[in-house]
Amino acid sequence: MPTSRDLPAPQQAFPDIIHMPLFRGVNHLELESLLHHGKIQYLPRRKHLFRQGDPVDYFYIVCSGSIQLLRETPDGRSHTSDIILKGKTLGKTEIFKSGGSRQQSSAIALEDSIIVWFPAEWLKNAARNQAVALNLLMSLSHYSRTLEIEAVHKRTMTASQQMACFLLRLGEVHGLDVHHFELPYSKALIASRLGIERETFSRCASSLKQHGIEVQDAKIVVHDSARVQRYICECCSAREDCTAHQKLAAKVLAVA
Amino acid sequence: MPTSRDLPAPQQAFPDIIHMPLFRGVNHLELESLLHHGKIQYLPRRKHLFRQGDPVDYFYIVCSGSIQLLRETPDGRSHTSDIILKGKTLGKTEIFKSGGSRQQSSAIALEDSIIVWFPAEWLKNAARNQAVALNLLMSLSHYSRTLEIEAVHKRTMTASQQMACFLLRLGEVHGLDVHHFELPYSKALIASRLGIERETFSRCASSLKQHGIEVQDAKIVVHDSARVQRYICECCSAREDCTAHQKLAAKVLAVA
DNA sequence: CGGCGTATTGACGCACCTCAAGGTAAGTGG
DNA sequence: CCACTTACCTTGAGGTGCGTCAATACGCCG
Repeated sequence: MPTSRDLPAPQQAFPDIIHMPLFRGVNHLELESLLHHGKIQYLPRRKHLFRQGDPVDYFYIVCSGSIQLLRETPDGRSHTSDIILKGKTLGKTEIFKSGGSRQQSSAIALEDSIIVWFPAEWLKNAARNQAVALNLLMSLSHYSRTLEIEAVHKRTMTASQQMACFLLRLGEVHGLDVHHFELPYSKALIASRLGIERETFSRCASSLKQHGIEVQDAKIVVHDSARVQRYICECCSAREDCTAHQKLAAKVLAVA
Repeated sequence: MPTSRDLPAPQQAFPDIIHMPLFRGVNHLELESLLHHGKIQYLPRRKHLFRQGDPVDYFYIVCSGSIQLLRETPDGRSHTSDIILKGKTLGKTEIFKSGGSRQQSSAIALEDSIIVWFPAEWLKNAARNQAVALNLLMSLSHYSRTLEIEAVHKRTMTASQQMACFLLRLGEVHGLDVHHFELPYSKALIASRLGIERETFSRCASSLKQHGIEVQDAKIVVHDSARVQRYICECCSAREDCTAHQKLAAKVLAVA
């Protein structure tokens, strides 16, 4: 829990917070009073925001940095279920469950981050605001959609195809040159995010050369995105709007 | 689209409709006016309610019968992404997407069914009602949760374990004797719902005998549910609340 | 009877996992 | 400066779970 010391109100420390999708259409006065209940925390790299199994008492906004959602199994395996980029939120899904629930994964800072905490009850109250409720509905349905698409991709695409799909959109999501960029994460992290083993990741990386993507250390060069596109869509479930799907899928990296 | 003939209002034809979770907490007068916009359709077994790729213009309530959500890939494979039982709804997720969207799967009646249609706009208006919005939020977050759990299960459980998990909850969801019941669906349908091949289903069925479940034609006998439970949870991601997970997972069959 | 829908069983292949062995680069201590 | 560790990645050999293809069997109906 953040320190109880008197901290600046979130909207003073992070003026951007009022432009988040969650608050779109909310009038300024209401927004002021809503944001008043937030507490700010500085979370250094590698530190936990919460742990798998903790009770769900808070809703979080990632103001800067990024958070890894890591799910661990009793037998020691783990899987990165999501990477939450700055500007996105954490915990929407859990809070509207009836009855107390537990965190399904641990949240760990991938880099030094700043987080705003809100009590779970706050979000429920905020949802009484028509605009907020609508924004939440849009965000939740978008999230559901990305989960559905991810499931389809897992079922229909090979590891190489999933990786190509991921790489193709990664540059886009991070605002990089989509044809030539550096991986913003370690390969191990990406492998974990894709739900494959590091070794498989390595092997896929080299095999991707023949499909138009070159991976040299952390450098990615997309030689022919149309060809890569075709490779990905080979057995994709919705050839006609595969691009849209990938955009969505890539945003799983970045669900609002 | 249902015939434009003058049909009874949904709340007259299906008094139960007002007791759906979606309408919990909505006052009677508002409910009357909301339901007024619904159209009733009789949908015979094997008929399509809509097809994959159709524009999403309606929101549906399944008043009786059940609907299969079938997703097809261009290479001819298909997967049952969900089975919607009577009393549940269809299309919540799509309607709150910004911009027009397409159906992600086809909806086919598994048995003779009765469906109430609402225009997509109706749902957006209904969401202005605070109680409806809250119900939708709960339902969507529940749905997201089931998707997450399903993904975890796919990653961590073998086909046999998933099948055991499914069978263990199937009786429960359908209100049958959980130790001795008949499959309410064909084996091929269940295999498709689990995302495995029929042949694999067959093989798993026989292998389950050694774990405490006997499958004889359509008859299921659960000899020792505690043992089955242990078998399922072996590499489940949340041993301590695995039961809860399974309950949720089983409800994927039946998302409200 | 033949045709059809449904289920089972066997043989085989493939994609990915697993385990083990390097290999490179950055950081640490002497 | 070098030896050592640690983190991260790559490569190879072998195993396995499930998909794929093919054959067979059973019940049902026209």
